[in-house]
Amino acid sequence: MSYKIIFFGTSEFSVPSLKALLDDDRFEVVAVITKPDAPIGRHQVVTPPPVKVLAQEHQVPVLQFDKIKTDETFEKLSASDNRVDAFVVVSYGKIIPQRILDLPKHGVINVHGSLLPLWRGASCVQAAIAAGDKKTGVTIMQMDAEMDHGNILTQKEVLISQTETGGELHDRLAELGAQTLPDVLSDYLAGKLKGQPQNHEQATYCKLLSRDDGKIDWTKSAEEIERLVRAYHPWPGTWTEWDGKRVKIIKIANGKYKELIGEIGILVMQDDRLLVVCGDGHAVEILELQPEGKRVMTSQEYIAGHKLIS
RNA sequence: CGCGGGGUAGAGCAGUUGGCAGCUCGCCAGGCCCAUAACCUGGAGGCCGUGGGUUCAAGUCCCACCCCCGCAA
Repeated sequence: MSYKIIFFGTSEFSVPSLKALLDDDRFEVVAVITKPDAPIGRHQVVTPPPVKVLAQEHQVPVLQFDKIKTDETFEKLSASDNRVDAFVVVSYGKIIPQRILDLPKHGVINVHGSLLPLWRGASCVQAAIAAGDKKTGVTIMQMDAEMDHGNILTQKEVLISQTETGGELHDRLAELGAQTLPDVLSDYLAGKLKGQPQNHEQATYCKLLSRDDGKIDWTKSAEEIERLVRAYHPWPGTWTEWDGKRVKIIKIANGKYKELIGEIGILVMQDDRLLVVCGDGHAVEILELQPEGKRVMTSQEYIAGHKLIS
């Protein structure tokens, strides 16, 4: 007898968790709820969320709701053939109302990419790196109506390396969550595991990121800027403007910040290297960048083509 | 057809009003040096994205198409 589960998820972060449940005999995923297909990319091609693709490969029914707060959505989810043991929510992308959270017999379980109560919100992975945290992790919790606020079932920690990007950490945490989820969910549904309340006073929050958030504020310290570039790679990316053109900053040398006199935020070519003076009087060295309309290139490549001009 | 930038040597770029295709780096050879990624000399390497058109002459002007990228989502 396997537990019946409905899975809510949308982004890449949720894919490993869904896969883990699909591949585990203890669970039967009876439906997958995901956001509607959306126009994406340069040519606005309507594309299904990655979770939908995986679900369809496993012949699992997929439901996509424009709005989850409507009566219609509620009725579909409360239909008799959708009576399940639990909902599992991983990076779904929408706030789920209380009356839907109340539907499953044993509530709603969530996988979150931080050590709650730290970094509640949508950009927990980037936030941990940008803040210079030494460690982070995943939390598996009982969802309630407030964002990332519910009782904790278990947490797994990982160390953040000095060179780790947001993308790399994202993938590691997605896998860690997926590895942890099945056993925790099974124990919870069997009544062997109780949730523990979070220490709400220690909560920190992070917002949903957009590309504008990746604009570099060169008045910050060199160290903060290096962390931000690393945290925001590849999403939402970091950028600045030189000579009226947008330039993405892909990679900055870690841990080598020399004092340098010069105008803050202006590109300096020195000894075949690209330096930018930051707000604390130290310079970051840019290793990889991408001018508007061009491919990603190394600083050496950039210098080769711009030496004479400047 | 959502808006915009771009395709020229292995890489990054320049190429004026159409008139022999260049620069920086890299590569190869030689030289200098105790030595070198430094310096000097020489060299190789190009269907100028593809196809048409205008012209005595097209990287350059016109048309179509392909590909890459920034914004946007």
